[in-house]
Amino acid sequence: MSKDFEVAPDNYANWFALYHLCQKLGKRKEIHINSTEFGVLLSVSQQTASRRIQNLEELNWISRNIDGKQQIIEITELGTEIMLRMYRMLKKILDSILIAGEVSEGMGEGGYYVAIEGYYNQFKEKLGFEPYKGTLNLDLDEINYSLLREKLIDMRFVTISGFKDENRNFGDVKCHHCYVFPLKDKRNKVKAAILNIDRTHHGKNIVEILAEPFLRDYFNLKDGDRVIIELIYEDKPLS
Amino acid sequence: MSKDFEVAPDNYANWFALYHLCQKLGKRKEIHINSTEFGVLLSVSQQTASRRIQNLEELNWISRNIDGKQQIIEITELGTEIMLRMYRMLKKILDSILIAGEVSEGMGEGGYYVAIEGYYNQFKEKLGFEPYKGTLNLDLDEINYSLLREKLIDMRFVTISGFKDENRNFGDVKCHHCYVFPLKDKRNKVKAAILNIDRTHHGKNIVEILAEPFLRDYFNLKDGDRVIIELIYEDKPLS
DNA sequence: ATTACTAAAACCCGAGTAG
DNA sequence: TCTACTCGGGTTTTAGTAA
Repeated sequence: MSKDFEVAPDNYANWFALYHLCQKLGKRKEIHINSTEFGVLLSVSQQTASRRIQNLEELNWISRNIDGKQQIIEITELGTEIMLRMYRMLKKILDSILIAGEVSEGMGEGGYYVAIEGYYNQFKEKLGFEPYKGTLNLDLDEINYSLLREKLIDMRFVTISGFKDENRNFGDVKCHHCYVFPLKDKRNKVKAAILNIDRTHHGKNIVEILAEPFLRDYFNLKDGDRVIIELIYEDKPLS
Repeated sequence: MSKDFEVAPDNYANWFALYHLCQKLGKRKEIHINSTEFGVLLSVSQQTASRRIQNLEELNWISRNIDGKQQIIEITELGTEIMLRMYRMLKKILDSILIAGEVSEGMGEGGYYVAIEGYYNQFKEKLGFEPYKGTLNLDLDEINYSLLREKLIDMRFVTISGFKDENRNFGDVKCHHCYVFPLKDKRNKVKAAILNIDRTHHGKNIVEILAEPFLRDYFNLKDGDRVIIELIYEDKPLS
């Protein structure tokens, strides 16, 4: 895993050319594309597209067989490695971005559900702490919300099972382990959980946080204060 | 989530400029960098770096405060979205690449362990099938091995617990659910499991596969035949 | 129909330097 | 010091075509 490789300015166009080829590839092993089509794909002329393919071949990022009218392109190991490296770098970048939200009024309807006995006992047991019977509402802007969802895709979650009482059904609740801390005081991290990210309230991107202390008092928060959510990547197995 | 956005040829340099800024950012909210340093980062002159920053500002990918000698740069929502989109695209590309390996001689030492009673009963129970008492060895080239590891990072796994008998200790074994099928016959997928990816044998990238049938016969495989591993992304919670 | 060469046009970079 | 303008030179693109 050498760290010396970087795409240099005179290779930007080639990198994007490779990227577009990979997109076209899908699950197949090789691509049939002529330089005119490739030009359309890249928004450049046929001539430039042709030259790009020559460049990629010289770089050993692709290999090809020109067979009369047909040009069959394969991505080489090196080419795949180039893509993989960029993926890893972007992943690292996105992982390092902190998710921030603003303290929002109200306790969130989640707060009401937490206190219900059928849920509460499970929260205690499965989260490993005895939660305050209410939630902290954090309002995330589009990009923080989008990033949070992206990060949660690959994350393990805890399921609080739904149940029935005489009147109604209570659905499953999904939680994700996290820490929260105020932007102003990064030292003071509190173990917490994000509740049911799926449901959006009031058309805003509200995320409800569950923790042992009453966070508004504990962190001395006012509406609009910024709070950071730090996800916990569990390493535990499936079963 | 508009899908209309694509980085165009006249924006490649700007995209990479943004990428390098994001790398520099880390967990901070803003970057203090002058155009000379930025030039070094991008391997271009101070003048070009300066122009790049102007471009990024016009694109609304960054915002900045020039405060006499100091230039403070923040990535905008749009800028973050640009990065996020590329991340998603690359993720999609890598997900769609099939992992292939060549059938390799021998049964792998894993085959010996599978048959041991302390393990075997767990395999049966936790994998949901009664495995053949031997493994299929697949030899992956560097890039397939690298990709496999990358994909497994975010994946759930099944732990087969270690145990002790009178003579020795048997360690934990990690398995990942997957399907396997021969490259020649994509229709014929068999439920299988990848054993303990961590250990490399003989300096090669050997991956051992566990399945109910004796795969060499079932697929009529010879050494060197190519077999595809398709990972199964479980949606199950942690507990 | 292809790919890809040549040559002119368009574009970009960086040295010099202003503010 | 810094950013960023101008402009000459170099590079890249594309139109026209050859193969």
